[in-house]
Amino acid sequence: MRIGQAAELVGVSTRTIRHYHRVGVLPEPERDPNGYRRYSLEDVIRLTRARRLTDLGLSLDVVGEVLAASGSADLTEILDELDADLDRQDAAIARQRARLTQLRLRLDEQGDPLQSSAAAQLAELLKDTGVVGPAADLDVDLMSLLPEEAAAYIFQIDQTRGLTPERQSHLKDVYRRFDSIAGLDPDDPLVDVLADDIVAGLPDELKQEASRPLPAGVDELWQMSAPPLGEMITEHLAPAQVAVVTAIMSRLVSS
Amino acid sequence: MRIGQAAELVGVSTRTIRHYHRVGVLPEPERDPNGYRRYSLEDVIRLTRARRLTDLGLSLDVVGEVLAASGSADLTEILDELDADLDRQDAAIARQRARLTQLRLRLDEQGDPLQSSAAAQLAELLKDTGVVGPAADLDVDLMSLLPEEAAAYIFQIDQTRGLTPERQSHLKDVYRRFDSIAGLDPDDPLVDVLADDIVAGLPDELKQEASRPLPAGVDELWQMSAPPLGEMITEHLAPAQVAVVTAIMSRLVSS
DNA sequence: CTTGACATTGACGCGACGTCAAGGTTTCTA
DNA sequence: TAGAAACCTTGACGTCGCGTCAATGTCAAG
Repeated sequence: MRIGQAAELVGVSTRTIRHYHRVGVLPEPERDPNGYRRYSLEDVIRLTRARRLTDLGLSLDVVGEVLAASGSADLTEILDELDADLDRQDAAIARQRARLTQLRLRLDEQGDPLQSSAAAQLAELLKDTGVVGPAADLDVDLMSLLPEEAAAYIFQIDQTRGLTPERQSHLKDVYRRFDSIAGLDPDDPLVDVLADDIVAGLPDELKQEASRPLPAGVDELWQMSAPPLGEMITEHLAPAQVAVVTAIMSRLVSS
Repeated sequence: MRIGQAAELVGVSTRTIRHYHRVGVLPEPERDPNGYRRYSLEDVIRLTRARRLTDLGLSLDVVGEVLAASGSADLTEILDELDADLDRQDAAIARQRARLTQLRLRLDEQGDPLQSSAAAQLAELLKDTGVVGPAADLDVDLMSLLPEEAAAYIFQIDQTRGLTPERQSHLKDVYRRFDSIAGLDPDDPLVDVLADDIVAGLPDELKQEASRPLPAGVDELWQMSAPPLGEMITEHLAPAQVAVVTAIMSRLVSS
């Protein structure tokens, strides 16, 4: 029997059989005078057994060991491992399904399903509040960069303390003014005026929030992402706008 | 922002980001004068979106297309495909579980779980009938080589027509005689005698079965596996035994 | 000035084979 | 009996999503 016949009989490719020979899963059979491999009944039986094992999902290394030992003692362990593997795969598929359904939900509810939900919610909230413009867009972009957990935490604060309906007119005002000072000089007196107005307009709870420590998990994420994000933010802001932000930060810290 | 910071922020390795650049999933960002990649807010957002897609199990090719098109039109299709994929994986896992449980059963019931069940059943049936010896072993080996479906079909015939309890003494006799003529000359008169006795001992139903066409699926398998198997069988038999087999075949065909 | 933490490109590795490529052998057919 | 078709041989590269050196350059801090 030659390799092609053995392959067809067992239902594998000739390449597969030769591969098994090279990696040592199966011994090389004897050769005909012309160099062709000649497969005996025992060879084909070995091949069949090897296939049964690979079909179970065993790696070729393991198949080689099992065929060599041929002791069914450790086979029970292997079966247990395979079962555990299947459990893990099931769990992975379930998680995957959950993400898919969530993505479908986002696809229906928000325009861009690749945004994080916190970012999408913030975008909607800002639009509902009537706040539009580059600064608002930047806020959304930043929110979409934060890991889900941190974004959710921050959005929850935004929602309950910052972007409330009764502050609508004030918010629209300061966002608009922030956008409009882009062309000014960083030393312009309007910078300090705007910073004062923004800080004055913050609810007391939010000011306290700023001086309070962050929750443990969020804090680590913040420590990590704050410096590079800060750099990138200043790239997207005009010098006067950067001055406003730093002025606000210093006022909040010193208060 | 440099590559390490972007990587840490998004939660991937720098190697991953560079890989995305090389395969074109993400565009190469601008470089600092020293050659370092400089990542802007938009770059990091693109990276975040790419990760969300790869986390869904999309290949990098697909991720590249989706990010390039960014049209959510075809995203629905992709989600459907992913769902279908998950279904297929679920089905595969279920099949795998079935095979595993069956293997466990075999491990408990029969000694060698890597044999096909038809071969194991045949081995048991032969042993129960009291038939032992090289010829019986060869029969089991051959059965274990056939694909499951063909083996099951043939074993069912064996069981109902050939290896029945009332024929026990006859079976033990002919198997023993078959083994014993191994040393004889192929022209020995005992060859014809044994062939006659075997054919005479076959139940009528089995003789008719031999001249009847095989079921469609089994027939194809047989057409394919018969010639090489025949070769291998003759290798395992003495010339006199081969003569017996061919004599039997010719008698069955001519009858 | 050294040390250490970053960056760069390039190349190999993994797992189980698929897929040529370039040649020799056997088998079928005209 | 020739030639084509179908087999066989070894060898090497491709797949997929990166991990992991390797050799070298850049930059901030002690």
